[in-house]
Amino acid sequence: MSGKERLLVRGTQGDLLRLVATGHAESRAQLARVSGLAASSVSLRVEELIDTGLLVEEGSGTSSGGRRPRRLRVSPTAGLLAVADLGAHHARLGLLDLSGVPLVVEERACDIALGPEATLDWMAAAFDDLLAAHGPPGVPLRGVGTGVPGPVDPATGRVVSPSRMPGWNNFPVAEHLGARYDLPVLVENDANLLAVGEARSWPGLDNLMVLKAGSGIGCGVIVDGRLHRGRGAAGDISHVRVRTDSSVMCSCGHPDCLEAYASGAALMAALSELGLATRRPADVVALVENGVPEATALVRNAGRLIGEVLTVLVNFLNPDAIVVGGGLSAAEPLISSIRAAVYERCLPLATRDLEIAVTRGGPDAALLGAGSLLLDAVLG
Amino acid sequence: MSGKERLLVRGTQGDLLRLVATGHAESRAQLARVSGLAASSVSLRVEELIDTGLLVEEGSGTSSGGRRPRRLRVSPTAGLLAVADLGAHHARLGLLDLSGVPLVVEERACDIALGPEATLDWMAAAFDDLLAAHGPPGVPLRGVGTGVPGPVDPATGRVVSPSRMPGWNNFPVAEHLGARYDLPVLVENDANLLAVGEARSWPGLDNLMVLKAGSGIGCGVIVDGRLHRGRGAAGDISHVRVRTDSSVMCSCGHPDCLEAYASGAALMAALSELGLATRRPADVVALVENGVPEATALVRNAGRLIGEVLTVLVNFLNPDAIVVGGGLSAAEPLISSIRAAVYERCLPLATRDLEIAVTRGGPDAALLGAGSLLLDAVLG
DNA sequence: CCATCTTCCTTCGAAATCGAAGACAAGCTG
DNA sequence: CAGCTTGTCTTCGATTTCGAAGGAAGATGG
Repeated sequence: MSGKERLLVRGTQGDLLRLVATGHAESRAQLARVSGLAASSVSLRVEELIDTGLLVEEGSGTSSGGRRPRRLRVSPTAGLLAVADLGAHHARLGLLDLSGVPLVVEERACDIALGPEATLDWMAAAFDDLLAAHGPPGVPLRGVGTGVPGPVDPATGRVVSPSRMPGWNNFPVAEHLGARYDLPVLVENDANLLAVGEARSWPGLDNLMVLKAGSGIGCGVIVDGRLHRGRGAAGDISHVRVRTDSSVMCSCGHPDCLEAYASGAALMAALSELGLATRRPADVVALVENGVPEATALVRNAGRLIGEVLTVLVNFLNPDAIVVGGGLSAAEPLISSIRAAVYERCLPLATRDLEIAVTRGGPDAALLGAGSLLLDAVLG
Repeated sequence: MSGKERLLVRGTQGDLLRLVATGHAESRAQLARVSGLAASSVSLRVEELIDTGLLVEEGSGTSSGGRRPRRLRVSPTAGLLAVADLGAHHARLGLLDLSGVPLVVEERACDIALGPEATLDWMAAAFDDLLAAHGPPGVPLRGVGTGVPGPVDPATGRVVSPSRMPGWNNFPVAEHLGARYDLPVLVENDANLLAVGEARSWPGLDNLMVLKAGSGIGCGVIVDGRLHRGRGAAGDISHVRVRTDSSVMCSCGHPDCLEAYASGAALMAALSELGLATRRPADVVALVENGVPEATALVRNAGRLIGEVLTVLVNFLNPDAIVVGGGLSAAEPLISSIRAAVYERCLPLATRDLEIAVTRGGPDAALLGAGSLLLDAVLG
């Protein structure tokens, strides 16, 4: 209940616990391989972690030709993480255990335009609800994290120059949450969280571009297995100038940004001009699935424009895969036209082993990503 | 003389030696800070390295408020590295000691179009010359490295699909050199070497884009302080489609690639159509400096096109700096129009702390980069 | 000139890590 | 089902690293 205790796991123990918690290893042998430590050292520390009650042995895994490994798991009673992914009109909220596995996930309507204080209060209340209803008694809260649909300065945890979060500019979200919870706190861009969450579903691929095509267009970048933040703004592709016949002004003050043509918001606006009412990106997908030709044409054009932008980035970054998520990703024509554009125009060398696919991580991927990043702050 | 001995420095000793060799540390205290090891452990290992003769103490550094550090240096007699940077018509070749400091550097004319065998034989002969003339007797060769103006598969050390290296496609350069030298061998793209070399001149900046504007247009990417290779093709920007009125076919089979408008080769072709003869990018720079308006206009246009491509990458990667090198970088209008395009069109968040500057590393930067990468292979 | 501070480096016992050897527990194969 | 292979995990002595304490050498400031 308390929520004031800090976990005390230092050094090697912390490293090992983190590896189990983040799903990078689930047996002693695997821990040894992944951590680079000697098997004997791993056994020693794991023993201690089990004695402390932070780790538990849970049955045995599948053999790969020899003795079966004894599967390790972070103890369900070791603690909880409260995570959220705030969108413009909806938020997903959940409780995770310290291995990043969700206990509950809920989607609730909200309005981010009410401003940071109101929204964060609302979020805290929602967390309280979840904890009261689903939090096992006696299991302490260990960390709080949230994704927001705008850029976040990683050093300060402030939202900076968000285009779709009125009233939030420069608001110190991390500080505000820290004051309320006195726990490790995570604030991160929503596409970045999605990227981290997705990365878990693509083992072996160390360089990923994860596109979030929803009302806006975001992108999270995984380089060498880790989230690339740059100075905080990395991953933006929505304000790239695209090649079109017409000319439209974007909210950022420049003409012909990708966002102005290919974002869910832009598609919905275009559809409404054609007399087709939609309220969220999923409605656009529904129109496409129902074979409404105007919707399909618009989505296909959006895919082509996105693909042309990705072309530049694929040549440059040479990633292993492009993963497309977000509300619009369910529209088949979007993916196929992105694929067509990228494969047509990129260097063969860059597309040789390039995979372009839709999300594998499921609807909670961003929450799992938040859990993964938050664990780094909580353990160690 | 021999050239057959392998260095034997394992584990921690190797790590420390590498840190000194690459210039990341030059005293015991600094080693401790940089390596994360305890000061006592560092002292112990350094003592051993000095006993082995690989490291030497050399005077004392400048005090920063307390006792002066005893400066450490890799022993000049510990070994030599032979490095080259092959261009289309010229090559720079040099000998470095194991701290990456050049003993000699020479520029010689060559012709890469003669094919891999002939060129690599020529290079080996040049190395022999340098060793005979400047190699201290008894100091063994420890590694050989070269940059090439085309993509290199990092796994195999083969040149793949080079556009300006006729006859080299799929040639196993690393293997060929390895057979001749029986030493650690490095083969890397020229722009990547330049990037690594430049990175040493920009301490504190961990994310760099280093543009090489010569006959071709290359780019090396430093992410998180390390060279980003992707699957081997990372850093290509020359085959990005640019926004122009006219339409020109590129050698890659697509229309309107950046290379077809903004590379040194393209500029020289355009100038020759105007009756202005140039043989190398430096000649273009000379025309600009002499105030030939056609040349200036062409260079300025090239800068604008390059800048527009960089716009996308800056928003996406959010680097600390863009460093411009290569033969054309001496042309002032190139830099200023790149700057103008990037600052005009990028997100304020991305350009806030972005530096756009010309090379600091000097003409040997690529050779120093080769040395730096080669050291990783030689030590440890 | 002398006390005091800072930084650099070493000394030495405590603690962590390693690695080789072997016990243990499967799957596979004839 | 015996023997082989593969992979997991533990035991134990040797090695490496740590960290606290202190000495060494210079900066600073009366």
